[in-house]
Amino acid sequence: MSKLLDIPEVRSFILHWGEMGTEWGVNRSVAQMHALLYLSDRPLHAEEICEALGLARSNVSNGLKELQSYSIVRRVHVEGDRRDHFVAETDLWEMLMRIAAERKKRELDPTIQFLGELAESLDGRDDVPLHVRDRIGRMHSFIDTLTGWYADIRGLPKPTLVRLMKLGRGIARFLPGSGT
Amino acid sequence: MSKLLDIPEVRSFILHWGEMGTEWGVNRSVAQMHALLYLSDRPLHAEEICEALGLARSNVSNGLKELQSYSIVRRVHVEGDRRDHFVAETDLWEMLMRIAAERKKRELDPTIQFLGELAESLDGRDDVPLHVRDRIGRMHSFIDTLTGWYADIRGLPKPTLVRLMKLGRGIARFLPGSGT
DNA sequence: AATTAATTTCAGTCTTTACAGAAAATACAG
DNA sequence: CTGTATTTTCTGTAAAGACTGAAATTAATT
Repeated sequence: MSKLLDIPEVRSFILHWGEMGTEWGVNRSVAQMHALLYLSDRPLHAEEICEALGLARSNVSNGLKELQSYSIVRRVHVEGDRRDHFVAETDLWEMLMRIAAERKKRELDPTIQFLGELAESLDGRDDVPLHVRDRIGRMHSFIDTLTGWYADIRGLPKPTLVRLMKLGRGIARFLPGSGT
Repeated sequence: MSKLLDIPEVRSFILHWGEMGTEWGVNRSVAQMHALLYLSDRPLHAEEICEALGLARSNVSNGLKELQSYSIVRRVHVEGDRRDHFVAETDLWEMLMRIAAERKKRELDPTIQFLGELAESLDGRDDVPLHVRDRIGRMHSFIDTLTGWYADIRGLPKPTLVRLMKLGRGIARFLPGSGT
């Protein structure tokens, strides 16, 4: 019985987070569950989430599965309670990286694979206009480069990433031959 | 009457792009229209798009409006034809930047605004648990930092951006005090 | 200005997705 | 091993979103 939900700002945050979710292809309820767990300082069990958000038990079960599949929520055991409890990742940088990693895996990697095969099968095909082959090829290597960059950058220690972010375009100063 | 659609790989690309769209919160038809225009080397008018994709005229009209609102498709005039014609941006880097800019404007900026007000109204409120104030505050500054970084980086000339991407984590070598 | 072409708006239909509640399965305790 | 607590799966319903076709509007041509 978290009294979290008694705070209007908390309700408001959860509502807004839900809307955010829908705009990025995430189920509203799932996003709300995430918001609730993010603001909770203790593990919650499914029933609590149902109550708090007014959702059916089954819905919460599926939502939690989804959140866990992104590795931004994990199951924890609470002493003396049979029920599963759940906590959210509270390090936001970590959270973003995990979501990015999962979406890359689910959506981008298959697309790269697909475009790669397409580009290959079009290679040297003179019955297909050059500009078509070119554009599909460029789309392929573009996405490939982007995700490659992400996979690479992801390995850096967090403080380094933060420093890089703060630097912003200032980083360009270090590029050889760039006066900007 | 583009014979583009006679090429199975082109159809395939369009279909796949449509699915991609749905996974990122973009209407399937809209994404398909975009794919079609991306592969076309000449401006297409709405009717052609209807035929090619088997969509209603009204649907295409709205889809084109949407694509234009992202600035990744633009209207062009074709000599001796009353109808509007449309072309897609083919520079993929540019395309990505424009989509990012628009989504930032539509979804992120309002959220930052919202979180800022929330954080402010929570400031110094001892009836609200410290961890709640802290987490909402951190969410606010996190998104704010991210979008700030984007706005900053966006101003760099494209070749510089490309060079930075290619460098990947190698960029960290330039950070003072980082041995990685 | 009248006619025709082209585009957009709107109202209803269809499709997809989200959700609830019941039933089934699983895990645990005695 | 039996009964109970807990979670998951499944099926039907409700809500949301996408799409069509018709009507209305706007723009262009004569």
